Amino acid sequence: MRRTVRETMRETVRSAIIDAAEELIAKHGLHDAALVQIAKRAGVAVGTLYNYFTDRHALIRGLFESRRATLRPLLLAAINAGADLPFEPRLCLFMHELLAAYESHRSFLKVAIENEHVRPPGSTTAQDLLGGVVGIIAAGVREGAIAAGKAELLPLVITGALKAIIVARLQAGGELASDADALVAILLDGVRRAAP
Amino acid sequence: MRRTVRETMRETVRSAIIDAAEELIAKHGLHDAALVQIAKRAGVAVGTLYNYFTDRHALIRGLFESRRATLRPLLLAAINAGADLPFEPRLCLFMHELLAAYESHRSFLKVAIENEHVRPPGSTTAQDLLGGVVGIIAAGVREGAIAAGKAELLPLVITGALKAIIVARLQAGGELASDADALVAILLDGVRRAAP
Amino acid sequence: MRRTVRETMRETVRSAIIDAAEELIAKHGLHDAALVQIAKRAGVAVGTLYNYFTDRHALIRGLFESRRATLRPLLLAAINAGADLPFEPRLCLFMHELLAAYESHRSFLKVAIENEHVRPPGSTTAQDLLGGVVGIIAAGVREGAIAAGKAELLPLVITGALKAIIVARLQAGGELASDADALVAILLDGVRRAAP
Amino acid sequence: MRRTVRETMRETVRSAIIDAAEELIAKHGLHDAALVQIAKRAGVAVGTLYNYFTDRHALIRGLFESRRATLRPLLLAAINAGADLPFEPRLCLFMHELLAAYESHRSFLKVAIENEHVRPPGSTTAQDLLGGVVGIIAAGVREGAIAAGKAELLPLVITGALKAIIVARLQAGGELASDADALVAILLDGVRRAAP
DNA sequence: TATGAATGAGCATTCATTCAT
DNA sequence: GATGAATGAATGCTCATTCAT
Repeated sequence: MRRTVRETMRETVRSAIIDAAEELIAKHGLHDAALVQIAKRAGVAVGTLYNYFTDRHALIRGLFESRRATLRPLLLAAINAGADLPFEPRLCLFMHELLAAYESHRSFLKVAIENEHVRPPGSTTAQDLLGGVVGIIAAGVREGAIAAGKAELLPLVITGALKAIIVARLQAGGELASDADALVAILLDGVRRAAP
Repeated sequence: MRRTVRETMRETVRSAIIDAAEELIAKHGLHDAALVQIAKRAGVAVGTLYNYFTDRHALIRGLFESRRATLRPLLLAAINAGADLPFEPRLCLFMHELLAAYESHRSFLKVAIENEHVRPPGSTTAQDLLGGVVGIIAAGVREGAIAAGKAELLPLVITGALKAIIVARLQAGGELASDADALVAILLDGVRRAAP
Repeated sequence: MRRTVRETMRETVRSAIIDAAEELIAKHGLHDAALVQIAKRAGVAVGTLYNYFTDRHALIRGLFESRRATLRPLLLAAINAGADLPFEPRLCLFMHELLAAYESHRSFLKVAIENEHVRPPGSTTAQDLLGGVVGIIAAGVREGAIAAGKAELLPLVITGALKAIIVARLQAGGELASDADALVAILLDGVRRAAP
Repeated sequence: MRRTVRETMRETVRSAIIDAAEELIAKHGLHDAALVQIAKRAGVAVGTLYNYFTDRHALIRGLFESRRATLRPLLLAAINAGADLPFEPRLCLFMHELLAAYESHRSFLKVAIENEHVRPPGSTTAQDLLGGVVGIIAAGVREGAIAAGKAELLPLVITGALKAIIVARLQAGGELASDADALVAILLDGVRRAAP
């Protein structure tokens, strides 16, 4: 069990480093978060960073992978939550669960959204989200709940709108999920006032 | 008039610098576009940059302000284009005109979107867009075209969706405006299949 | 006797460390042989090195002293081997014995020659060699076998030539002693073709 | 001519940097000569080094190439000096001229000899020397001045002895050329006392 | 004693900024 | 005004050394 103790400590330090990186990147930006600062905030020396990550790039990757490892299961849970529901309530449930899950990762959301374009494609949280949305919409299509020709653009619209809402909430404060229902309403029925 | 000639030349150089900056930032990212490279691409020496901008930050600001000065009138034109039309055709026209205007600024769009968070709020192209959309929606509300309670979130949804669509087109190629109609359709009527 | 067992083990580990150091310094150079690597190759942890040597410098010193302790007796043996022979056969025998002894320390020879200048004077293998050569030549002088005025420079010439030959053999392969006879022939009789 | 002035200054600075590097490497060793120190000694800032050399390695290379460019012509001159003389006086003249030329590069000799093994083969001062000696000996062989079978080892013996003599003089002081005649005497006639 | 993670001084390198020409 | 070499603070990274376990 000695082995386990050491590993636990290693995991603790690794975690502290990643948290510090997230915090400083959120505050100063990806490039302006210096390793010395990250180390200091994590309560370790610079050299220690290199006992956990081979270089700066690996540390950043570590941060993103760590958060992704946390968020993906939550995303999957949100997707599956209403798997047996019809499209409308399922989409609604999905958004609530998703944003609730995101709620406790505000700092990372900032980092992830601000640096989307820097990250290599294929393994990002944003793409996980897109994939999830695509799946739910596909189900909606199979179910016949979605109007013809609108399914294609929908994923982009949903994720784009979500990102905009998240960014707005991140800046202005307030729960991420506040606007979930309104968003779903717009998406499903549009904004056109029903003819009287 | 000698003065004017000189000023014209100044403006030409200034423009070359800004173009070079845009190009290199689009290619390498905001931070990795070094001033020496920008100068070289602009056909001047590094020192010359400092005759046009007080420092790096001012040059970046110059780039954004210059493009904003170009894009704002186009945005306003897009807004006013259908000022006397009812909401639906107006929104549709607006998007087409907007995306047509953006079409010739792909490089800057990339720069602007990737660095949204770096810019101080209050004077960005993104906020100009948001403001324009808000205006059009307000008109729609006054007109009674928009369902109650949906107007508030709509601007965020529209701009978010637009950004997502633009990014996708920037990467994948194709005209920015391709999806304008589909987007409007979703926004106005939603994706729900009409009951038979 | 427990004490002796423990000391034996200590000596074994010390030896392993020194061997590892020699190996890695020979391969990567004095500076680029990192202590972590040496420890790993020796099969111990870094910290353990410091139980055997006070610091890096002491470890290096240990390596050189250890090899010197091995080589000096062999050198002395080579010197004494022909102590009762006349100068010429003695010199010849000396070189053969010397190079035969060196043969099994190629790795160390590389290290020693490449780092001659780093070592403090007075206790190096190179100086042991020089001393031995000086002694043999002194005997040759006493014996009247050496032409007047040539004895002074001779040690430098012999050791210099030996080093050059050793380096060449180290690189190209082949037995170190291959050229011993030819060297002696040159040294004793010169290269001038005898007048017909 | 403005161009020439600037180039002259560039050359001056480049030279100062190389001199400083030589000096500090001679004093502290190749690895322990830090770029900051070299810059300080050269009277420039660290960054300036990078206006002249792409990196540390290039600076070192620059040092060796610069000195080689100076020494090679001198070596060739020494080789050709007695090109029409018979072997013996030619060898003697060669050594005197060579060591006279080396005399004003003591610092570099130290650097070159101490770091012979670090340098890539094919373009070193040491190899220039070896090549020159090989040429002279080949001439001696053609001339019939050298005893059969001794020509092969001779270059190694000569350069080895020269290096040893140079190192000794570098440490002890005194003219490098002091021992030239004695060395030639040994090489040509050997040290054996002529039979009475 | 052995271990190996933690430490931090030291180094090479970059780049925005300055200024003599 | 234009030039581009000089500047030096700041950064990422290495590695000998220490020390809690």
